[in-house]
Amino acid sequence: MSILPRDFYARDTVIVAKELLGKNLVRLIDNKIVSGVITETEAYRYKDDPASHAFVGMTERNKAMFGEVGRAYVYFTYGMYHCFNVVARGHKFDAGAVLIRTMKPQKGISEMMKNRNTNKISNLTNGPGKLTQALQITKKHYGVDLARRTELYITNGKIISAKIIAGRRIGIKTGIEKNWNFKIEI
DNA sequence: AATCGGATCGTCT
DNA sequence: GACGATCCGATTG
Repeated sequence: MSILPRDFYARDTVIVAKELLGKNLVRLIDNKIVSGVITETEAYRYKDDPASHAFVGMTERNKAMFGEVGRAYVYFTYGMYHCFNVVARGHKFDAGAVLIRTMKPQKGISEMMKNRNTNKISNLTNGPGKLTQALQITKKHYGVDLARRTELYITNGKIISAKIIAGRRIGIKTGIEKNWNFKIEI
């Protein structure tokens, strides 16, 4: 499997969000591969998107969204969970990221079960907080380069011919008219 | 099946 | 000082 090149992320955030569906998210934990196929994403852009963390301008938390594309933007929320995003934007915007909400587990399932404290595969990575828990993604991965083969990266999946379902983004109060939540059923 | 409240703390005003 | 780009278990219908 080849790693997605930086160019992949240097396009409009909404396009990248759609195209990340079906790709493999790979995490190395103690030299063991833990991975899955991305099945749901959300695009968060910049000045045209009041729901985006970047909307208010650059802060200590969101500065990764303004940084190099192809890197991780991880933030802590609700006092207990982390959310994992990939920085992506086209030339029209100075900030943007794609939230990875869900994936279908492939490798390292027992490791994920341990991290999530459940043996139900369907409950391992079916939500943004669950996914980071299963993959042990925390703020220490803030800014990690996903376009290089390190402990967290994204590769081309098999060609998946699945219909992309667009809908409203979850858990936000503004910008709800934008259908920037994308998923596939595989 | 749908709804509700509690957990818990970093981040921003 | 208030509030989440959430999850879970309990309760209700």
